[in-house]
Amino acid sequence: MEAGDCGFSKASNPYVTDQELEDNDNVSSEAGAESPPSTTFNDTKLSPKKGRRSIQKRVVSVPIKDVEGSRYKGESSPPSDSWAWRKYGQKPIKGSPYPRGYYRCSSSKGCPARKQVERSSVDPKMLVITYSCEHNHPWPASRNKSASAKQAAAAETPPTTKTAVKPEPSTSHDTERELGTEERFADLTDDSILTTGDELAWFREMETTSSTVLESPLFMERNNYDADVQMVFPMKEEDESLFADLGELPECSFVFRHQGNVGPQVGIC
DNA sequence: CGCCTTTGACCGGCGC
DNA sequence: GCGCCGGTCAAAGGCG
Repeated sequence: MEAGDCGFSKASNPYVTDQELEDNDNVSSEAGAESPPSTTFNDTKLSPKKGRRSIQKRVVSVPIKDVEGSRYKGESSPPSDSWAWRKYGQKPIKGSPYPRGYYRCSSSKGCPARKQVERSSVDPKMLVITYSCEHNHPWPASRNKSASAKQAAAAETPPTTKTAVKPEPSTSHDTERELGTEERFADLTDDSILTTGDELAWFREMETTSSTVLESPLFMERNNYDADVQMVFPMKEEDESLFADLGELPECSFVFRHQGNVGPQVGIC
């Protein structure tokens, strides 16, 4: 499996947006739809400068209350997800009163997945998590062990009921739709890959713990931001049942409601 | 003992 | 060319 396979296809879970840091970064999202072939994560040492050409990043905004109680009290604490993350750096970011933490996936050796966690300077109640690359390793059977498990447990939060789902522009993601959901899952039939329960805890958490709408600089900057926001729907019960039918998805799966009259769409990166 | 966080140093890209 | 800045490295120490 190449890391590039799991690049951030146009994910759109409640708090997620994608940013493709490409040279044509400022073009419409449609243009980015065919970027995966050029998404090359250079082994474990992902040079941010070099990778910049084709790296896709997933930006997730999480209400900070979701992570209260974690041992990372007060700071830009990573919300619980189902991987083990090891912090390898922290830097103050110019223009932001809050430091940015740098984490890399420690669930398996050589996993290029990284994430950056910082508190939003716009809304200090939000954590902005930027995932770089993706988990390209099989799902460890017991990766919840160790400190991250404790972290995950500590970050458990009572669910609420609303979920905001931002659909992608209807023409954006042909590459994902080319592969049907089943085809995508077909690649994941291995028990080590298919997830069970807790694997998606973070994802479900994000779906259920808040009604906060996706907040991302990407969206903030976009001229059609208002239009995007209008497409953010609170999750209704019927929708939740539809999503429930999707079962456990790998973390890198994404769910979005197709624009218009179609039900939720699922993709797996 | 293994894995984690912390933190200062270092590196490379970018703008002036 | 230089300085700034973001991202990473690596040593040190802590914790279970």
